[in-house]
Amino acid sequence: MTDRKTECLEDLRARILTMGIEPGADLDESTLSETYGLSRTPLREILQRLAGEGFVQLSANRGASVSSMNFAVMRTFFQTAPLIYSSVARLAAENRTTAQLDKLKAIQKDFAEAVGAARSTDMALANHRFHEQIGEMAENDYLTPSLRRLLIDHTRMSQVFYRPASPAESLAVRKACDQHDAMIAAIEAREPAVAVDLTLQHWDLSRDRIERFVRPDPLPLNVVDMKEKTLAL
Amino acid sequence: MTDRKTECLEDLRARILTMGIEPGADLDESTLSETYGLSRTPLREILQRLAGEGFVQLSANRGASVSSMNFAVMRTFFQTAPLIYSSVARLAAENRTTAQLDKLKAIQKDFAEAVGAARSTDMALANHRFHEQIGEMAENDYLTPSLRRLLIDHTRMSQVFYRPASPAESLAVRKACDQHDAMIAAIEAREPAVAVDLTLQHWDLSRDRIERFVRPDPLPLNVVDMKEKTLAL
DNA sequence: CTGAGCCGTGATGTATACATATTGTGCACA
DNA sequence: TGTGCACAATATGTATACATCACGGCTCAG
Repeated sequence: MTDRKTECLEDLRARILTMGIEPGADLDESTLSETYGLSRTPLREILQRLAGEGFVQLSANRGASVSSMNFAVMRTFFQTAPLIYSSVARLAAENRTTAQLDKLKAIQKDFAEAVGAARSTDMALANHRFHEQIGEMAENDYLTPSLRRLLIDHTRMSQVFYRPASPAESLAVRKACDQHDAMIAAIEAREPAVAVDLTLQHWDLSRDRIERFVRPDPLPLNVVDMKEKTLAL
Repeated sequence: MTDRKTECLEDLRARILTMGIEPGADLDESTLSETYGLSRTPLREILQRLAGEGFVQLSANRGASVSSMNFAVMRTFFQTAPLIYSSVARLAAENRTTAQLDKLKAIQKDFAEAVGAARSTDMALANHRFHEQIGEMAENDYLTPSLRRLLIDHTRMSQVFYRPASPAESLAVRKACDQHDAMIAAIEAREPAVAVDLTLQHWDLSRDRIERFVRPDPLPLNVVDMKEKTLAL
């Protein structure tokens, strides 16, 4: 596989994960092949691969489009994520090798740096790699594909629901970063139960962030500061 | 997508599932393209797709080979299958539509016929479709990929460990067929708990069959009928 | 004015020729 | 005789030209 091809593959993955290309967007083969300096043949293979990984959907004679995210999908996501995440965490704590752990630590270092610099796309991508790496450490080829699909949508949702301005948000992100450290420790100590527990806490934090966005705190009913207008809800 | 292309795709899937092409076997692009009357370009896309589905593995500049089944894989399989199978069964019982249920019944009819006629490959393929269909009914795009991968290896293992001669085996197969009927009933009645329970029983039956094959009943220690030779183990 | 059907345009799907990488064979040399 | 290098053979990877399909606009009849 040529350099340009892997570059294209990884760039498309990154652009989809960071919502640079929106869910449902059509991907034009000719345009993409020109953009990345590839001919259509290898580019089509990349799209096939991305389809296999769940990044895009292919329909016959109608090309590729970025996997969409409707409400049904989100509902399924929230239903499934805790099960897979915790199972994978358990296995990772049981099966991890030192080399894998080192890689995880390196990724977490990147993540922490991105958090420190408040670079949101870097944060998202590093966070993605972090959880993908835990998937690697589980050494379970049957769970990995489900995990990967969950992570794709999780990363995309986090991007959508990320509000850099909010102080509560940056607090949550720092907390998530700390949780990563605790997870690393549990995996390193080979304590599956702890790893599972931390993973579920991590999940709850993320879910709360998203939920808070979808259903924000209601506007104050006490409208003492608003003299003229009544606040109709 | 042309007829020949889907035909090729489905035929390759079937041949891999029924062990017509053995795990680890190399797949030659030129040979296959001649066999199916396709040029290499669409055939390569088929291989990419099969790779995405977990039927084959691709390595750069070294082509495709049928996914192998070593001991590590089998261990992982036994570890993971009950979790995914039961989760999927629960969701299927909750979410199934009538149309999906009808299709499941049709597949089960095929399966019962294959069992009656003792046609082992038809049995294996119909059984595969049966469980794939339950996956469809779960309506959960995150669990489906894991389920599909499990089913590929499950079907292949069952083929390996199937002994048509054995009376115990044909008994087990008929029992499995009955369990399918019970599972259909539970799903139709929308009883997730029952569906999960039946699924776990079904799993136990299948696992016992495989285990019995790997670790068969020991030869009789009482060698009264063997006058001359001692039975050295 | 409306709707149905035809055709043009632009996309995807396929075939083939060519480039490049891997592997095995054979020959030279230690 | 064994080792290692070079080259040939064969496979995979890429580019391009051609075939086919979907969709939108246009025409024309009602």
